[in-house]
Amino acid sequence: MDYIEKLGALVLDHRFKRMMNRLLNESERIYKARGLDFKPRWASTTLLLSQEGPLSISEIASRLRVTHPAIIKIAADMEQRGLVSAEVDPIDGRKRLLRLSPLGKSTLQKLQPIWRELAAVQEELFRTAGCDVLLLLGRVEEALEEQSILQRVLLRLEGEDSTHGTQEREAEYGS
Amino acid sequence: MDYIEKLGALVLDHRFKRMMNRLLNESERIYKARGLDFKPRWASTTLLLSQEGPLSISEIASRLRVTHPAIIKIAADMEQRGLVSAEVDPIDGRKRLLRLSPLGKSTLQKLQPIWRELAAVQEELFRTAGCDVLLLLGRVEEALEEQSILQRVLLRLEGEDSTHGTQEREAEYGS
DNA sequence: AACCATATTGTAACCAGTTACGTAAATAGA
DNA sequence: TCTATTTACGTAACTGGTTACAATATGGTT
Repeated sequence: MDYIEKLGALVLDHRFKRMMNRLLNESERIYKARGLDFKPRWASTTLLLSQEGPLSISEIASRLRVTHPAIIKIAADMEQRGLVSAEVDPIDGRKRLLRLSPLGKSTLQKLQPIWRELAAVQEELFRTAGCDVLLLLGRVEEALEEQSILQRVLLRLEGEDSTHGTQEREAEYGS
Repeated sequence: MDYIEKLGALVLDHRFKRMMNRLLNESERIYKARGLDFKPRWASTTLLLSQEGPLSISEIASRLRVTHPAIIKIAADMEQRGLVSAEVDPIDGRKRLLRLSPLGKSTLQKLQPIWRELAAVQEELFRTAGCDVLLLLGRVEEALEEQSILQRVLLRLEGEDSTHGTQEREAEYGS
């Protein structure tokens, strides 16, 4: 039935997306079950602000490796719910410094025990399934900085073309 | 504290998303480098159609575990480029049967060797980084069918509340 | 001081998915 | 047969991101 599983590595992106959606979805339900009006997508910004004081939009964006419009949207949503407040940086008038509001801080207090268990559950899930997934992802990202998938695949394809590329030669460079 | 550890697993969704984007992005560049006008997101539909003959929109959607509007969009894009053709099912007038066109089939021929190497590269990447990622994801999904993250986390939180939930008790059920 | 390059924020347009809803065809039941 | 329910498709509105571009503030050079 689940054709994606049969397709294997070709649709790894699909598998990652599915897992990501599951994690986001379940987190949202956990917050709801605990009576919190909080979105999983605010979690990293919230943690970052709680740990590193007031930060500007673009600082948050670069720390979380997303683009700044994404943070502008998250900040707007959190401001609208009163979780963060913003003020223009008195030193650099271009920056808007974001910080957790009192409501944001008290929400964080309620989130802490949830996050602790959530992290523990996820780690345990992946560890009992085979390995430390954070370590795995980190290593793969590291390997890809050395050489991209693009390079790896093209290299292999070129080797293939020159060694025994008879029947596919003309088709592969079509267009 | 275990702040770092929390941030680690808490942003797993984020890590998966990043990896997914990387895979999609690199695939697209590989197709381009090989002179193909093909999107990574069409891959699973193309494979499915090539292996299981003409299929309706909703059959494809359920096999690939996405919603049918997503397939409608993919089908429209592929039709527009002449990769698939569609006709109303003569038996059931509600269905539109999709099939690979001759152009779609010849494109598939050009894709096959690329996909072979792409899958090999990805498998190797993850294997040398630690483990068989498909197996890992499969096992985690399996485990989650037994018991969701939601259930696991709530269970742990309840245990916590009743055993030593002193300082957090009133905060956690706020709202 | 004036000016140019750069950095920061914001906005618009787009993309790839979702949910929600409407409509037409098929099917089941009276 | 006629009606009610279900199924398949399509569309609209929304979400959560992206890239591209505009506007403004800063800072370095001359």
